[in-house]
Amino acid sequence: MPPSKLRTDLERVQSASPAKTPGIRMTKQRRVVYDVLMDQKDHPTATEVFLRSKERMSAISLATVYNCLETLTDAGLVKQVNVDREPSRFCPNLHDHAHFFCSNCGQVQDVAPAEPSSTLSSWDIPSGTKVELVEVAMRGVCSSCAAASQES
Amino acid sequence: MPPSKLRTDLERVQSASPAKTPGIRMTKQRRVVYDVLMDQKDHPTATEVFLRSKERMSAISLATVYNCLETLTDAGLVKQVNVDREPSRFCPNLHDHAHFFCSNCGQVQDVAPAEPSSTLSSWDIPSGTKVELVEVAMRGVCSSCAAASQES
DNA sequence: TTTTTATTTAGAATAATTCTTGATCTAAAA
DNA sequence: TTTTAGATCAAGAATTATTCTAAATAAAAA
Repeated sequence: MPPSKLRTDLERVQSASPAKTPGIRMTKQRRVVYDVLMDQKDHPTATEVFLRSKERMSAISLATVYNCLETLTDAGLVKQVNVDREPSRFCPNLHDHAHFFCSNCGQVQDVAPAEPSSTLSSWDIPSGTKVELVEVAMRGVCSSCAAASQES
Repeated sequence: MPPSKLRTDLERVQSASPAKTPGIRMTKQRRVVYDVLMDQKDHPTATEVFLRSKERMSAISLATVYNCLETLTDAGLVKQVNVDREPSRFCPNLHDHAHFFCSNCGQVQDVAPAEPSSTLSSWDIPSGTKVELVEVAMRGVCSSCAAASQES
């Protein structure tokens, strides 16, 4: 194995946090990508966003879709959702929520908090710690799939 | 696998083997990888586990470390921890806990639940849903880094 | 207008992970 | 014991989501 691979991974471990963009220019491409996410809130991957965007703007490129998704995410208009090592998904729901991934049908659902701001109180966080972001992901079988498997 | 395609015999044999292993064979390599995780519970990446394993067994390969980590994870002895799209990290803590990632120093800490089984009750999960796994990841600044940045 | 800066695009590059293949080891059968 | 079948290991190739590069284009500023 080339030693350069090892060096890169070790460098990543020590890398610093990125800066945030306060406001963005809403270009045609960014508008299309954002509208695609708003019109069908099913947590598509970048490739899925690309395919849907091409229906509205045939010349748009995959690189641009990635760029736009990153810009929209940095601007706080969109959330990037990750499950395990699967391709990232994108979500325009800015309210506090968790994500449920059905192992059977692969669909992703938003899950609302039972009471507002109950997310953090259930964890014993060391004093002095500044929590800026909490991500909650659940795996299992969704109600439709569970119902379907009960028949038979 | 596309359902329209006829399965080869190899595919049939592979899919016939159960997804969950009741017990695993603790080979020398798996033992080394497991011990590396137990001896320093700082959530190393596969590459970091590889480097530490090589100090104990110089002939071990990165592919084997990946294989061992997968086997140990499937057997339930180790948890695979993901943050965003960063390389996976590995954790031998089997108790219910969340992970806190410091954006400043890059370290990962385990966070215990305030009360046992309070994790799920804070979410409005649709009835009929079978939740099998909940992953909670937090980002922010750890107490040490927060204290260090206060000394101006 | 001209100049400067940001964005888009196509394709190349990156890098974590998985896959392939053949060698080697292990456990159980004979 | 020897044989055999299958599991595991190792090295490197392949995969793939994502990022980077460089040139073209668009938008903003002057």
